[in-house]
Amino acid sequence: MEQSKRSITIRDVAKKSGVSVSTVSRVLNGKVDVAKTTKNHVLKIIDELGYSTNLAARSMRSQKKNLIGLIMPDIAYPYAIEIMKGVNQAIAESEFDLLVYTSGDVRKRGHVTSEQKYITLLAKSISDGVIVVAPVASEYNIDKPIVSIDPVMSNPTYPSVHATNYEGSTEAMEYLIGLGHQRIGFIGGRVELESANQRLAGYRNALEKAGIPIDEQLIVSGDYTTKTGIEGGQRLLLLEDRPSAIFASNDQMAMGVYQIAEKLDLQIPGDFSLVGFDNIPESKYLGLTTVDQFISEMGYAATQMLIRIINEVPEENQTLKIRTQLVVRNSCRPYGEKKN
Amino acid sequence: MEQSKRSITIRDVAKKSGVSVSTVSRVLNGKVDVAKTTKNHVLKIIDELGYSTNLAARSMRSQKKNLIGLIMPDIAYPYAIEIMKGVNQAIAESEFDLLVYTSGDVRKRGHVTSEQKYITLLAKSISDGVIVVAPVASEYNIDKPIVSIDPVMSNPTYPSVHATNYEGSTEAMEYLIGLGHQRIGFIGGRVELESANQRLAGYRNALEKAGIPIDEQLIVSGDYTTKTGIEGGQRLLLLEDRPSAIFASNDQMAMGVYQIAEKLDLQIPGDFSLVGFDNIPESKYLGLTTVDQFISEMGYAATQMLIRIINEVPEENQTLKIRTQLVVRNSCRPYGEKKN
DNA sequence: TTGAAAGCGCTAACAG
DNA sequence: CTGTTAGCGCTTTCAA
Repeated sequence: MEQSKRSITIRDVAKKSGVSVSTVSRVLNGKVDVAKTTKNHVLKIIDELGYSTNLAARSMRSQKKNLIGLIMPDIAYPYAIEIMKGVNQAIAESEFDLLVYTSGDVRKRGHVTSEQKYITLLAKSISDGVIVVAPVASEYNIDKPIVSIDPVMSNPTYPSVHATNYEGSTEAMEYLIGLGHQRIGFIGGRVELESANQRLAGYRNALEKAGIPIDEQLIVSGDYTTKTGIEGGQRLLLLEDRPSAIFASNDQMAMGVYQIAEKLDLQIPGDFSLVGFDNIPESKYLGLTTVDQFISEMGYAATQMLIRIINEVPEENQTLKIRTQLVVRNSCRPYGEKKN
Repeated sequence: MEQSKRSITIRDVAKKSGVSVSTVSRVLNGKVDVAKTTKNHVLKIIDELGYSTNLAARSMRSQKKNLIGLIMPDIAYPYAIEIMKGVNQAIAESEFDLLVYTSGDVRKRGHVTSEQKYITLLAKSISDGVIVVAPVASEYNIDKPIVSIDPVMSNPTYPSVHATNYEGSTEAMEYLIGLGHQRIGFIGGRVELESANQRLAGYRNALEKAGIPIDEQLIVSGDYTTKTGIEGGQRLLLLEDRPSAIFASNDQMAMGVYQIAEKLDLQIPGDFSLVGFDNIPESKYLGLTTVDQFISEMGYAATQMLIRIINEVPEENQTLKIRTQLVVRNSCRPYGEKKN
């Protein structure tokens, strides 16, 4: 791609105002040791030329950028959006601006291994610190603070915000068991995810504690998408001995189960009960019983944590846990009622 | 903020592998003219050192960055999210990555005038082109392609994607008028927004065309938030001579009207009809009749447009119009039915 | 108060 | 195939 007109640089400004580049730089950075006359003149030229700093160049030289990077594999799914809402709020309250980086699709990054590196890089080059969502790498040799949300490792070496996946899952199961359910289906996430394993662990332990034998047939796995929720739900609901309840380990999948139940003409509750996890707005409208994951809280907390670290330079290698909470909502329409 | 350990640079890699920096650079950029042995060796060192490119530096030298910038005033409201979904999808299908820039809150940028400049700047420095959502400035002296979505100006000098606000608004009004309504309330957006004015124009013209006198009392203004929807709705619904229908010029505000209607114990439809604009997912669950604005389509289209411009370097100063469409949905629950 | 000059980390000719 | 040499646009000493 050819660029006909070159950007106007600090040099152009210097030339036109008849001063040196260093002087212009000083004006630009509000240094005190510039004569008022010179300053005003340069400012005028800057305005005339419509000059604006090249951040890339600047950030190569100076330290503080007032910029925080948020790195996400994908930006369009509900979980990501909730995180961003939280981060966004913390950013709005701060003196920092936000740069969200994404490759648009989880799958795209799989190809190039260096992608991971590349991504981190970018943020590190031009920001004061980064927030990484669900990172897979455990090591980031970065010279900037980094806070992660829901990392794959349960004990990363950098500060992180974790959801209480295990506790939440346990709570959800206790709720269902309390309702009298004995056969409870589980739809899990990908095994690479720490969160998925913890949720599954909560499922297993709750059953064990209740003295209910575990039927491996009732455990199916998905990948936190509605699609796999539909598949998993179908598989469970078409079993000879259908479970009387399903615990979908995230809301997206719960919505999938919801859809397939409609198609199979099954009532919720009635034919079976359904509980989701990771409350997202849509599920509210479907009246799903859900474990509230305070997703946006995590974004908010992580951002504040990062800002504190940036500003106060402490060795804050802490871990923050955001509690889950079982929220039982009334449905906005009777479960299973047909749309027409 | 002190940075104790310096980042490892291409120089460190070069030194440790006993080659020159240029060779390392070649390896990094996948040039062909590097001996396989050297290449592997360098790669190994890179890995050992955990080196990663400093993008700021790189982008200063080379042209193509495979990075597109998206500039948004705020990132957390539904409209923004829909746009991002569209952009995200186009990005996922492309060879580009995405960098979303935001200051987190519309209000924050108001303060500094240079903010606008600063923002644009950033994207321009490190990306191949930018997409700007609802820009207020008409001029961006930028040397990179820029595509805007829903700009304030109706005829900006750069490529842009517009919604057919006027047409959509007209359609919505014709729908309501077709239902027999004579007194139709309107809740508008901020007058600075071109979109708001066009929607209002659609409202006025449709009434005029139908020979219905315009009652200025029925026109209230908001700012596209649920809050002002509530206020506007309240104002309209508490009028002596209540309108029989309300056209809220975006869905957020329609949801506000919906809420206040519930509080006032009014049925929709029954006591009055309600039409929204800019379909967002939530409204679907509330069963709102809505003018579908294909918000995410706009993001998608803008991104594709930008990519085409970047790759093919045409003087594509076109304007693209995304059509609105009136979507009448069945309610997911009978209007006005009480939640309990 | 200002300018000259030295780099930041990187890529891109140009020689070898 | 590889090293040397220039810079990219900016900030920052160090002198003047």
